[in-house]
Amino acid sequence: MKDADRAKRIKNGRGTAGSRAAARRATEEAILKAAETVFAEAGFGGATMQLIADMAGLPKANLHYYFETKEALYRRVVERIFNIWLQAADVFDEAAGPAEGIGAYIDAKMEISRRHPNGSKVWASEVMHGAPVIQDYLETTLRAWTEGRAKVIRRWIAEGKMTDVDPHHLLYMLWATTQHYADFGHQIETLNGGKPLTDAQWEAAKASVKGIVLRGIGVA
Amino acid sequence: MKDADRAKRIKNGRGTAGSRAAARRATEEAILKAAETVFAEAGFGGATMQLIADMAGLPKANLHYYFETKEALYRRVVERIFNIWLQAADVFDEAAGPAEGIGAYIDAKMEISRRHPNGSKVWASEVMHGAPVIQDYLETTLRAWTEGRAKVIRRWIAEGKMTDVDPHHLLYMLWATTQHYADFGHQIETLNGGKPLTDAQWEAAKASVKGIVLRGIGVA
DNA sequence: TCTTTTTCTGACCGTATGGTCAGGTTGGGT
DNA sequence: ACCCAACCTGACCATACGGTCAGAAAAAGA
Repeated sequence: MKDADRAKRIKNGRGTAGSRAAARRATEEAILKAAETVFAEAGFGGATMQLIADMAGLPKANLHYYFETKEALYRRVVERIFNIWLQAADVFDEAAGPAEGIGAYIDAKMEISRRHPNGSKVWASEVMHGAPVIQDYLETTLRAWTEGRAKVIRRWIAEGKMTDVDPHHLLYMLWATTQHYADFGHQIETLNGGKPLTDAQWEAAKASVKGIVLRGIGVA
Repeated sequence: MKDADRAKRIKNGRGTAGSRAAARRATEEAILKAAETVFAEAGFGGATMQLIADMAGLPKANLHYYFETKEALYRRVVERIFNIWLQAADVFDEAAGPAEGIGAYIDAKMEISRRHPNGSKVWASEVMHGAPVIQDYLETTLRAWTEGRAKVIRRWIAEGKMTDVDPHHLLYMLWATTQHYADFGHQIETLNGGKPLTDAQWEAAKASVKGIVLRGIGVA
């Protein structure tokens, strides 16, 4: 609702940007944000356009003005988190060695789990159901990305900079451990006495994951 | 369909067990198995009783004779995988130290990911959506189990048998990495050239996970 | 000011869903 | 042979869903 109001303010020329294009962007953003939440909480099948509309503060019919179908809206939500992850991987390439590269990658992915838990959940849900909507991404972008990173890891191993481990299984472990804090956040919260992790606890989580993984590959 | 046929054969007295109770068990089992598959593939919201009925080879109305509601059926499916996991944790307690205990626990959980991927997915889905159905399990059984295991880990640390790491974060890592092979099995399969992991690849996965984790806690 | 384009919305529609039920069938107990 | 409880099922129902549409409202352009 707050988001839709802000969009309306922008639209009415009383906001920071008065242009029509800016208003459209703002409304789309409000819808996407609401959709991310609803899809994460209810799954694709359990989510309803009505719920998304309510959360975005718009009539349902208006949703279909911005996004043709439920599936199209869903696809946009999934693409979003995927691109965020891809961007986070830049730290991997710029690193001189595994301690720095993998350490920074863990930090980056943990931070995403903290700030975009719903996006992570939507992605997990999509993959768990056989990736009916983004299978092409898996086969093209993700595969290429994975092979590229595996190559880097193999080079580090060849240079004696880390223990000889299977690069793919190492990557799976990085994805699994970092995304777990988003996807299973509710379980972690319950085991934490029903309270979300504090800042200090998030830092401890990061340190724990990095500690075990980096020692596990012989760079700490 | 095969399962329902077998149930019918049992019911007709031409199977291994002719008793009415056995027939009931067999039909329930067929329904639970079908439900696990459908819930895993479509999520709770996307799953339909009709689909489950078709897969179990029964008319839809018959499902409601065995399970009152969709939610009751779902709950049984979730309870199932949870109990399997609890049982797998026995190896943890019987161990003399972390190398043996945690190593065996990883093996056991990897084996479950391989044999019950659908159950794992249903559980993941349930937790991701805020555990609307099994929240009580999280707060009672799972919490007690976790605290018990954390205590064991702390003792091992105190005895100098492993590196000082936060027991909770270690457990989360174990859950995350092992369940990832079930929950994200489709992604792993895609990155494996579209083919499921072979026996040898599963062994390599187990060895990789164990290697990194055990080195990471200083017991290898 | 008048026209045109974009944005917005209440009311509506066909479909599919979870669940019900009356009545039929079967098989063990006596 | 008979009965009764357990088992099974086609047909049905109320509801809620994704999506459509005619037309109102608002903004941009002239």
